[in-house]
Amino acid sequence: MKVLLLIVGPTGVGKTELALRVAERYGSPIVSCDSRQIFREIPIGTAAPTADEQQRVKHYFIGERSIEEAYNAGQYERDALKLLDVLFAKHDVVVMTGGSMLYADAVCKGLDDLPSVPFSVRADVQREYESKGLAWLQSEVQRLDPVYWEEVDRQNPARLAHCVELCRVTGKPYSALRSHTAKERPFRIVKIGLDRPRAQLYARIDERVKQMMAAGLLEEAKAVYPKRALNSLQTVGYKELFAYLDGQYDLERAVELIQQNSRHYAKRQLTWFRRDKEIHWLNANDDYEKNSNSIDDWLRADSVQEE
RNA sequence: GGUGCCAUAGCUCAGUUGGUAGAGCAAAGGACUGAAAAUCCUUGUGUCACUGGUUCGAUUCCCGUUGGCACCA
Repeated sequence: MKVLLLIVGPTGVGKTELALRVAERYGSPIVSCDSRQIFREIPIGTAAPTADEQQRVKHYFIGERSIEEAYNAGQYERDALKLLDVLFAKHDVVVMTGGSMLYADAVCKGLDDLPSVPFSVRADVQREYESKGLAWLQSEVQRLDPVYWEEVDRQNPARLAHCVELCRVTGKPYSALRSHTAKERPFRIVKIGLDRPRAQLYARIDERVKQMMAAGLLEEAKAVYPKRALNSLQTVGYKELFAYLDGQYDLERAVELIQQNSRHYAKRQLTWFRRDKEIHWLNANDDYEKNSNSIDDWLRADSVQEE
C-alpha cells in the first residue's frame, strides 16, 4: 500500500533538512504542507526551501500561488489529494512536510464539506460584530446554533463569527454540518514529529530571524506593503514590519517582536501536535542514521499493524 | 572621600500606616473543521540584597555591609 510520510514539527526545528534527506532516501518528491510558503511573493519570511534545496528534490506547493489569491485549508485538502493521487502512481512513498496544523489534518482526516462563505456575508457579520460587540456574536450563536454554543470557545470572536456566517449561508445550524468523523484515505499515513529542547529551538528561531533580515526580509515586506490587508499577509515577519513602516516602533523592536511571535507560534504548533497520538517523535539532536532507522521501523510496524 | 536616593517574580515596577506580597511583559500549559504563521482561554512562592537591632511578629522601622544611580568634592 502507498504511504504518505508526514513530517511535522514547530517552526525552525529543522523539518526542511530532514525532509530533504528522507525524500532522497526514498526517491520521493516533497509535498509542502505550509499555508504561507505556497505564496511566491514571500519566500524569505516564510523560510521557504531555497532554489538549491528545490534542485535536490522536486517540491510541490512552494511559491505556486499569489498572495492575492484567496486560499484556505479546504482548498488545500482538495489540491493535495489530487496531487497525491498523481504522485502515488509513480511512488510508493511520498514525503509531506510543513507546520500548518490544520492543513495537515485536512489531508489526514479531511474537513467537512462546508460551503464557502461569500465575501459579503463575512463583511456583514464583521461589521455587526464591530458595532455591537462580542455579546452580540454570542447571542447570535446561542439563537442560531444552541448545540455549537455548548461546545464553542465563547470568548473567541473568530469562532463565533464563522458559525454565524455558515448559519446564514446554509440556513442550518453550523453544528449540523460537522460530522466529527475522519474521512478514509486510499493510502497509509505515517506521522513523524520533529522536536528539540525548547531553549535550543528558541535560540534557533531568534538566529533565523536575524538571518532573514540579513537576507532582505525588510525589502520583501516593503514590496508587499501596499497589500498588507490581505489574509495571506497576516503572517509573522510581515505584520511586525508593516507596523514598523507605519512608525509604530523602531526596527530593533520589530525584529524582537518577530522573534517573540515566532516562538509563540512554535509553542502553539507543539500544543496541537502533542495531542495527536499517531505522531512518532524524533529528537532533532539525534544523528540522521538513528532517526532514519526509526522511520524505517515505523513504516514497517504500522504496516504490520494494519494487516 | 562626602551627601542623597535605590535594592521586591526572568525583565520593568507597584505595595505592605509592621501581621511574609501583586500588576504588565516574558515564560509555561491548553483549545482549535475553509482567516490556522489566524483566533482565543488558563497559570504569579519570590531567601521582598546581606548582617545585626527594636518588636509577640520585620520585606516594611533603626545601625552597619555590599552593589547601583545622582549630586558634591
